[in-house]
Amino acid sequence: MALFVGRHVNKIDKKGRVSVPKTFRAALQAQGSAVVYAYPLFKHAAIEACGEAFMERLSASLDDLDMFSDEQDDLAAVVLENAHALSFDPEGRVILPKELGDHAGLSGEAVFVGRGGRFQIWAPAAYEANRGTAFERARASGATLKLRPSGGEPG
Amino acid sequence: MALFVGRHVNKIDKKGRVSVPKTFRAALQAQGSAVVYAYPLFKHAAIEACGEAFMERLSASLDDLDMFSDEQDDLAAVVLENAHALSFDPEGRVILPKELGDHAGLSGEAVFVGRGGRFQIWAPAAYEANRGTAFERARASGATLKLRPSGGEPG
DNA sequence: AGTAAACCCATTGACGCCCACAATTACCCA
DNA sequence: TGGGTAATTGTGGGCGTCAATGGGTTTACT
Repeated sequence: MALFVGRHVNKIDKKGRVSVPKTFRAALQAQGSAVVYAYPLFKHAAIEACGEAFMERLSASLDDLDMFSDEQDDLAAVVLENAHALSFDPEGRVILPKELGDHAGLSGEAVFVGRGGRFQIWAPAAYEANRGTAFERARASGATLKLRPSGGEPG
Repeated sequence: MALFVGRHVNKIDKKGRVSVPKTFRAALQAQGSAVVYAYPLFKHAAIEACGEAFMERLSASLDDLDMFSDEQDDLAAVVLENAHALSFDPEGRVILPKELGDHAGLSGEAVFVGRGGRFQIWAPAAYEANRGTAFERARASGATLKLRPSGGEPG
């Protein structure tokens, strides 16, 4: 899968439009996704976004939980109810729904942060504050990561 | 499968008609479903709706339960007996059967809530009362979701 | 004939499309 | 290596189109 990497700061105009970085648009296109799905991160004041394939996988994973169960209900509520399928204008911009912008505290500028198979959108101040703590936590805990054998399918 | 995501508030006119959001109609059409199936949710004062494919899957799942068991009997009763196949008018509206509207306490406005493979219809007040708690519960419990391996076929 | 639902048309307001311009980068050639 | 130029990306604003809505009229069914 084409990956989202790097950071990009773009402006939000008064119509609520923001340009998605060209590299991210290219990655989405490589995934065969014409739209971008965006939903709030309940752990942070930030938005997460992905292509169709990832969102369908997310939906299918929710279907694996029992229908009518409380667990399924809550997770589906948080992710799917608050998700928006954003479409691009001819210039590669999307309109960020007010609800998502409010959740992330966005106004004026947005930071696009690559996260591999998906990416996040932060307000600059919130991003700086969180980046510092994440860096510190990783160092303090001596975080390690076991790499899966090469050739494996991302999962 | 084309997904239902997001929330949309539409008006119910005095004839009982309500516009199904364009994105949902598009998703139904992408699923090859010309009609929308609607049935009451016994857990909440709300209506659930889906396309033909999901309804057939639901029916098949009920058949997987033991025949003549109380569980099968009850679930099938609630879902299948009370389900309605709604058709669209040329403007993309449906007429909600009175029985379903009463169950959901609908009048004036309806909230369409995307749930991936299906969607729900709520009265605004009932939805507000229920939704805030889901977001908070997810954050408080540190809810996580195990993603199914990529490439898997939903179902 | 009465009731209800399906179809047609008109209105309006949001958003999607188009243009024009600015800023940065990449490229070319002396 | 440096400057100039061209192409690509991001930004801003005006306008047209279409989705949502409301009402009127015809059609079907009891």
